[in-house]
Amino acid sequence: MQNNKKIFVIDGNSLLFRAFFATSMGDTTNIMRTSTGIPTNAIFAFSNMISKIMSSMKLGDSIFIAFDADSHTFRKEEFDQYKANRKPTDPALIEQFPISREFLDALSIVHYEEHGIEADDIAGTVAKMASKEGYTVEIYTSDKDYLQLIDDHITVNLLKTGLSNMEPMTEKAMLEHPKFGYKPAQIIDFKGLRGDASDNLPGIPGIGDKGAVDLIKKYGSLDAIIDAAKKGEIKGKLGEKIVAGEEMGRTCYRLATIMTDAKLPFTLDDLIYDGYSFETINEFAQKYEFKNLVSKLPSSYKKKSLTDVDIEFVTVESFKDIKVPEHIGLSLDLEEEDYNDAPIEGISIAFDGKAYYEPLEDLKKDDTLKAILRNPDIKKNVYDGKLVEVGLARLGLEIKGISFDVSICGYLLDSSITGGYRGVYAYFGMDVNEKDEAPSLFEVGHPKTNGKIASFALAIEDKAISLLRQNDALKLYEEVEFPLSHVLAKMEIEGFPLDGKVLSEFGDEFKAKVKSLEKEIYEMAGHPFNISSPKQVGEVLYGELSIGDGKEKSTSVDTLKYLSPRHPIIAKILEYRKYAKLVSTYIEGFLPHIKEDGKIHTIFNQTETRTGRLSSSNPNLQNISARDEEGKLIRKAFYYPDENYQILSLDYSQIELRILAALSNCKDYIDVFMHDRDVHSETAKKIFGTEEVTPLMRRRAKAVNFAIIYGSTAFGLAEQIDGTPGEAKRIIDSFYRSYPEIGDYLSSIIDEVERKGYVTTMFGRRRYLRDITDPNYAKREAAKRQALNAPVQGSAADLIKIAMLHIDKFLSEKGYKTKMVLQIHDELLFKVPHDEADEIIPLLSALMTTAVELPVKLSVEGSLGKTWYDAKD
DNA sequence: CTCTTCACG
DNA sequence: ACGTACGTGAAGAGC
Repeated sequence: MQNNKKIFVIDGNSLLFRAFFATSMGDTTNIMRTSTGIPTNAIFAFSNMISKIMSSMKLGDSIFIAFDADSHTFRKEEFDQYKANRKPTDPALIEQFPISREFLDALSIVHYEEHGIEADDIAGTVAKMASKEGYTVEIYTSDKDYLQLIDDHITVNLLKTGLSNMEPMTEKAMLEHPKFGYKPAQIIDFKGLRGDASDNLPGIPGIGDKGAVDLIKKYGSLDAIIDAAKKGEIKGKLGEKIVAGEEMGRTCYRLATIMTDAKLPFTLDDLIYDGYSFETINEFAQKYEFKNLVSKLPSSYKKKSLTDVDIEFVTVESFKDIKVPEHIGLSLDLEEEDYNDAPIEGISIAFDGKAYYEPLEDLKKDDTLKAILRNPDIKKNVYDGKLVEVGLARLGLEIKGISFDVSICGYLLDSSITGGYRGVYAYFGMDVNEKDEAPSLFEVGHPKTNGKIASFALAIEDKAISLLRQNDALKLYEEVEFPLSHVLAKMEIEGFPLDGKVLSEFGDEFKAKVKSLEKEIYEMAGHPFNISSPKQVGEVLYGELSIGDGKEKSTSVDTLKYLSPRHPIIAKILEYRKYAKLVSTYIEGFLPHIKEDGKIHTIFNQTETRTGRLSSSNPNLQNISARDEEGKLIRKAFYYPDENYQILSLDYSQIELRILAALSNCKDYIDVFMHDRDVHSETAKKIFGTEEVTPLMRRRAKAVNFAIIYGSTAFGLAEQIDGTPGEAKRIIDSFYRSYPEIGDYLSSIIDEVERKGYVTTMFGRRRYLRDITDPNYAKREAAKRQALNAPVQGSAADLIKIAMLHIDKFLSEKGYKTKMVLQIHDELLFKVPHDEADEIIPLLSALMTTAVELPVKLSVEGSLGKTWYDAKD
């Protein structure tokens, strides 16, 4: 009986042991673990083996995995020395046993174990059942006992060294094999004679590998050999040994015999594999922090998810005849990055398992849809509300009633999620597959992908909210981040003025500088080269001009400044770089971003940074030159052409150090701020033990204040202060003696991150630091520094966000014309009409200093000016 | 697409 | 003995 059915039968224990030892190499101190310390190395390798086996399967094939339940088996009953020599299993592996079952469950692969019998009895029974039914059977194990199962239908794939080396064994292969040379069933006779050291089976004492094989080849079976020995046909010592060892031989024979008639609670039909659910295996991968597990699995076995099959995609020209309920999912078909310039393709509205797509041209004319958008009573779940709001504003449309934002939820649950909407939805176990968006002449935009984004946003809300609640992040979501997205949208839409003409004039000046510096540099070098190429600069400096200490490679500012006394060309290169940077990034880079309204509309990325800060892009308005004199000039091009408006800058002074004071509750540090003292001078007094603070001392104290919030080592601080690590260490030690609570606080953070795998800001924002358990020392140390910094930087970010919300509310409720236009981490910029300036500056400052209640006083400095240059001291 | 550099807090 | 200050975005070079 032969059919085209195929089953893969796997000895789970065998693979798991192999997986564990191959990835620990006998040293279990540094194995792969999750951020909370659960060992996962064996699961990692095991999952690779399983997905490799799955890759060779076809739809309709079957798969089954057998495990040992425990060590109490019928073999142990019969022979109490059975496997008595086994070393106790490593605890790190034992911990992974249940996870391996969880993994298989997540993949919907049937596995089975039963008290009293072993994996090979279960596997043997299944294999023989399947063989009788005409299945082709592929067994995977490293245990040679399984060879006895081989028949016309059964192949045993023996795992060799490594993880993917296999040797497929058939009867023919065995007969031709140098080590075997006998038939599959005779492996039992062999084990009877020879025993099995790993199972603690002695066999017949005095018979070795070679002797056993010879006897089997001559007589065929253990029975026949014993008969022959008794009849005296086997001469001499060997014959005597066999007669004497008969009982042990027969015992070992029985013990090596695999059961093929175990009673199992399932049938072969139950083993047909019908695939896994993306959601379930993805959840497993998230839980145990496997980044690539899902992507390695053969996608042919991925079941359509509920959300996949349930969505019916419809393209419409109007919503006139469609009854839209009060709660919908909505998505604007618009490229995530660069949403100010990318073309808007259309819009999706999702409800009741349908995703309606309306292309841009229809959207523009559809008054029903516009009314839906404007209607605050129609609740809209979106992936990225700010994008939707700003994108629609480009069409002159308003949207109200955005009630839930997936991207922000994802960000608050784990700020390290990457990959845009696909990454966030994958985190939630939903697959937004772009590949099913077949390019078609008849289709406009991305009705399916965009429809999924909208549908999923609607479907995911309850789950996301409950996850936020579990992580204590719901308040941060509801009271800070979600409302902030609307405030940021308004700021983006408002924009910030930039005069392209003024900017170009600076550009011409800077370009002339670049040209003349280029000429001078070429002359000094004796030939032209690309000064913008670090590689070529290195060749000129360290090669041709032999500047440097022989092994210099870097051409960074720090290195070049240090080397500059050695050759005049270096200063010129630095100057060239400065002007080239200004031209390319701030002049040429900005001009294309000036819109018809004479303004720049940056994107405030709300879900980008690991710490909770915003970032700014297209263009980045958070890194406009401020320190360098010439660079600063660029700020003169930012101003309101309307004489009635000025730019106001309000910035928190020493916000992060004040946060550190509050977090650590350090009395003396808090006192410094309570009395409005200069924190760097006060720190200098303390650590240098003097009232007479020299500029050098203040500079060093400032460096150590920062070193503390960056988690710097003595070595790192030494670089900053141009001192020795010894000096730096004394300064750091002295700092902690002066402010002992800060030291205690920082140790508690390390403790926390090692215990929980994450750290938290004052307002409950988490940052996961999975590298904290990485076997690599440098990675662990980096994670510690990040752990020390994240609560400080992140709490400051929370704080200014709260201030922004208060300010936005205040400005709109009181009807001021003043507008908040930019945020630069510890600074807010405003467009202020002349007649509001005097009144509003103290009010806004007060809103900033009182945004939250802290044990430390906050201070805000303000400056007002026509241009951004003037609004900065 | 990654690396290096450099602008900001 | 490790390898060395946190967080970003943009541009150019060179593979």
